[in-house]
Amino acid sequence: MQKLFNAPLYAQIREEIFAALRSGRWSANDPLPSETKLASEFSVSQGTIRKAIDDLVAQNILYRHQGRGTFIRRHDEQQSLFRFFNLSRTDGTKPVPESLNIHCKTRKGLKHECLALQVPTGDRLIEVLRLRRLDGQPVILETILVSQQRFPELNKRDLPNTLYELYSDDYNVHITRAEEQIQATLPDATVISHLNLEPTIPLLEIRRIAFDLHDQPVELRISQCVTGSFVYTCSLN
Amino acid sequence: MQKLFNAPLYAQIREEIFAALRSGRWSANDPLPSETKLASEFSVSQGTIRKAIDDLVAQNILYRHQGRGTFIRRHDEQQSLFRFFNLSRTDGTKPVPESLNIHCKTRKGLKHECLALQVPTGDRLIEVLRLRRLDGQPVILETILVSQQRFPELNKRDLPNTLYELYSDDYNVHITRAEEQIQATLPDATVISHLNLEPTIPLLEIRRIAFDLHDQPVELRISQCVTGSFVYTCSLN
DNA sequence: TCATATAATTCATATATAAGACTTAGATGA
DNA sequence: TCATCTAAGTCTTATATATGAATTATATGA
Repeated sequence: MQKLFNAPLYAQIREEIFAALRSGRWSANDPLPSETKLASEFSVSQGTIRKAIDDLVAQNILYRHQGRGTFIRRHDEQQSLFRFFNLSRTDGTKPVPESLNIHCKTRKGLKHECLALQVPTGDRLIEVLRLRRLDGQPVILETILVSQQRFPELNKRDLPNTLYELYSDDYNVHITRAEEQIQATLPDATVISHLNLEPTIPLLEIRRIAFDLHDQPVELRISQCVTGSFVYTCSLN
Repeated sequence: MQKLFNAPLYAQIREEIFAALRSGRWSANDPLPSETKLASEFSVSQGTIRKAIDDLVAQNILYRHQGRGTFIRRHDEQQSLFRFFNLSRTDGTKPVPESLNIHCKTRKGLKHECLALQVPTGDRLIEVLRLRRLDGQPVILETILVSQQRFPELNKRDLPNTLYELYSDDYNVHITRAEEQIQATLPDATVISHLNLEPTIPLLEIRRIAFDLHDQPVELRISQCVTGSFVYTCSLN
């Protein structure tokens, strides 16, 4: 393989592999071709393939298992419950969140919602409202918004606790990263009734936008959280 | 270099380099010995040294500059203001935080404070109270707590905007990472007066513990933030 | 059924070469 | 004489490849 432009070889290969990944060339269940196979396909050495894959592993898009192969990172039940869930007990341990769906309907998106999802203003969205319990206590009221066009019939399905697994399995939409914005708010009437709160209790409002393999915003999720026994945790490096 | 136990060579080298780093063997201003020099010192190949350093770079403990060398990551004015600062404008851009010191005194630590800092209960702490402005508005009231024993005379100094730089330059304490816990609260009298608030405005309370090279907790910092024009942001991968 | 061999994978290490960045000697000119 | 530019040399990290080891799953046979 010749070196083009000024980008190092491994970076070019990384982009080619990533592009192949996005195009759905390999199933999310089977391993990728082995490093040696990819090496001969791209006509570079195994070490170069390895370095390319290193980057994708660092981005959490792939993971490796010595002796078995390299796989696409999926949101499966076990890890998905924790990977994108930053609420923990005050001692740092993480509770297992449970979900209770309250409703699931379609409606026209508001301006700021459509902007966040990068769909035309006024497009129809699917709204899921659900209550989440931690250690048995109702702690979070969660509003989930996705494009109806992108997730047809989602509102007619049985929604599992881990939605990202459903997106991946049934819609071929793979969530790779998310951005969260956090504010302090006071609860509105809906939150007060579902979480059974005093109106003066301050809440954490988490606004999350989740992105897919193409780095397109796919889901807007607004969570209202009571933070008595639980705290939002974040590591800085 | 012989391989001991089952740990790969590069991992052993990484730990040795890290230990040397902690012991203060190299100045924080000069580059480390070159990869080839380290290679001959440890009797391994340059590639193995490189892989060891890769890990330390990934941990943000070192950084590299092609052609110049490998350096210890310091908290200098430019980056330090942003690196450990997660508040941004709602559009995602980051304001430059300013600081106004309100007081700096010593007192006996409370139980939870000493626990967080891993010092004996009742040890004397230095408390810095300061107001931080973003875009000219008073937004954060910050209480900073460190061990007096660890930072002698800190209360008699002129405190800069970026404390971590001071810790590093004057006390040889290098902050490498931090953990933040976030809750929603209502302001107490002190906060109300300094931030000029209505008592019913909910606040973000950020409790940060900062760790040094030895992974010892060094500083406890509790920030009370108004989140009207600003939000706490966090990326999930 | 269990141990063992075998074939597949990724992982670890060493070597060689490329590319970037400072240093310094020397030329140039005012 | 002094300041300034230039280019070569030598330092640095970055990239690419080759070889063998470690790990895992599977097939094989007693």
